[in-house]
Amino acid sequence: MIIASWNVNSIKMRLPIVSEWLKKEAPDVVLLQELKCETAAFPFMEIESLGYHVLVKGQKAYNGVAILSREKATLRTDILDGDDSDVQARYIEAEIKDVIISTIYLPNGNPLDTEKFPYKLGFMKRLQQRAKQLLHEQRPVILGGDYNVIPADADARNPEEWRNDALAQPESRAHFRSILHQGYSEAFRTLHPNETGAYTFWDYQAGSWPRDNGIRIDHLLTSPEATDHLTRCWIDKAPRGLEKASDHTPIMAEFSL
DNA sequence: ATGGTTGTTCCACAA
Repeated sequence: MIIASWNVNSIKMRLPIVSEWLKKEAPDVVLLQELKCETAAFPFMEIESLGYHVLVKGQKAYNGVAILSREKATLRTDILDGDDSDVQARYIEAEIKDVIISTIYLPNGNPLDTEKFPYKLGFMKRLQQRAKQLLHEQRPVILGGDYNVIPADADARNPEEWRNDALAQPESRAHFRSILHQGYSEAFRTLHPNETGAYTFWDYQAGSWPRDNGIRIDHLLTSPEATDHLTRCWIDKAPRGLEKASDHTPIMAEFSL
């Protein structure tokens, strides 16, 4: 099973790139974030015609997540427990062939001195609790998405540029590690412990892509039962170099499942 | 230090 996660920054603007990429790479499962469209506006026909089943949680203008899968997925929930006041479309959890798979669009959290940063940390606390519950099922679990967390300075080309940013705050990193410490592994670092220069996001501004000024913020977290079957993990940089690219590029992993 | 970009929406906000 090959699974990919990609923040597409508007599925409407990215449909040509996403469609061509699905035809070429043909992953079994694709986790999408930042659809920026309501559920009814998702391009179901185009994606389904490429051989994918679709689960969507959309929202007007912002956020929005989806799970595409060659095998039909069973929806478990499209809400992250723990805050009834949270109406943002950032989470879908499903089952595909006895594997539990979630797509996550974790809040950015900037600016730091607004309510956005505590919202980010609260969301991470809720995700930690959900992740713990899923461990109890003792099944393969893959929690993938745009975590909006630079786990360590080695995951940024210019760490100093991110020192006052929500993506690199010690609290953000501590919450991320708390999820891992319950028993999850981060797929890319598990297989590439010392690799530097591996990024999944390059800002549109200031020539970040041509200068390779990137950060690694899209992650695939795996339960022990999934980690046992992890065979490959890689970043497909090609889509970031295309015309009308998203500012993120896909992170991918293969499992002997 | 500043300015630099993209997408959705409504004349700003989010990233």
